[in-house]
Amino acid sequence: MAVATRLKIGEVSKQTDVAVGALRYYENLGLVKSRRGKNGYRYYEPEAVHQVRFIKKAQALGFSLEDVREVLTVHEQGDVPCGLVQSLLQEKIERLAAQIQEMEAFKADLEHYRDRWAAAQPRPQPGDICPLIETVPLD
Amino acid sequence: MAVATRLKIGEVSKQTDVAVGALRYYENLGLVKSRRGKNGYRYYEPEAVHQVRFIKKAQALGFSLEDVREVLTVHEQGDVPCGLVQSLLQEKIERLAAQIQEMEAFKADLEHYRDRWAAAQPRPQPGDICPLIETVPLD
DNA sequence: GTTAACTCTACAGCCCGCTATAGGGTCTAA
DNA sequence: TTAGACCCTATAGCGGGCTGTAGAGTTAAC
Repeated sequence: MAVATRLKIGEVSKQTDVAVGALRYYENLGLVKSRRGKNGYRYYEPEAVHQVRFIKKAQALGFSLEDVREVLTVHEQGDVPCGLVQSLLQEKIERLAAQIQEMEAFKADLEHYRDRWAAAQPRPQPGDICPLIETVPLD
Repeated sequence: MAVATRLKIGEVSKQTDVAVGALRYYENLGLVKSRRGKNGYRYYEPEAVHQVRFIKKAQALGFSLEDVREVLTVHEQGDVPCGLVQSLLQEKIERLAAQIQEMEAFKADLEHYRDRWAAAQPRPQPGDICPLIETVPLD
């Protein structure tokens, strides 16, 4: 019989609302540890629930599992990973800002095509499939 | 000997700057047709170059290959696909606008966490990995 | 005639975070 | 004792648009 405080994977799953398969996946990536019983079952410390929730929170900030792995590695080495978290967060914000700018520019392009089409349909060239698209430049 | 005007796949590739493998992929999806010689080689009509460029232009407007397939199907049935193209384009624009809004909101959230952290670091709770992340709500 | 460049099919791999499946073993309550 | 709920590993599949590889046949230039 396992020590009362250790949790089987299904219990961790229920408490964190994370699928059993995902928990095994996290373990394969080295994110969450467990001890194995003689039956081969994973047994988790209660802290694992906290750790899994931490992963979900980090994901909610746009962190990849690889990001999380780095953060947890720093933590396991006894350091406070907040500096790393801050710089990762700043990176996410900057990349997000750049993506938004790109998407705005792209949206403006698309609106340009839409409106130009609405104003005056280009005359179809022989062999054209759709003149609206044919006017798009390549490269 | 093939008719002089028919092109082998490598020639289409050079003229369109689209990889040979991509051209074969398009054919598997039913986007571009070719006739087969007795040697099994694909031989393309010169129009195929135009058609492949059309695909690249549609992609430049954010169209998926599945979108393109629909458009080309309409074209092959002898209809002008511009109505479809317009409505797909309008869809893209609307989805893009919604995505941009979501990303703006998400960016604001991230900036909130960053700035709150910069102003006053939350006191670490015992067992915390990084208090900045721990304050993120789940659900 | 030889060799290099081209072509073919079929399949694996990429990215990422999982989910789903097959084929087993284990535990628990009635 | 037996059913059913749980657990295990290993592998495949998703989406999307390809790229890369192996192994084989064909063509074109010299």
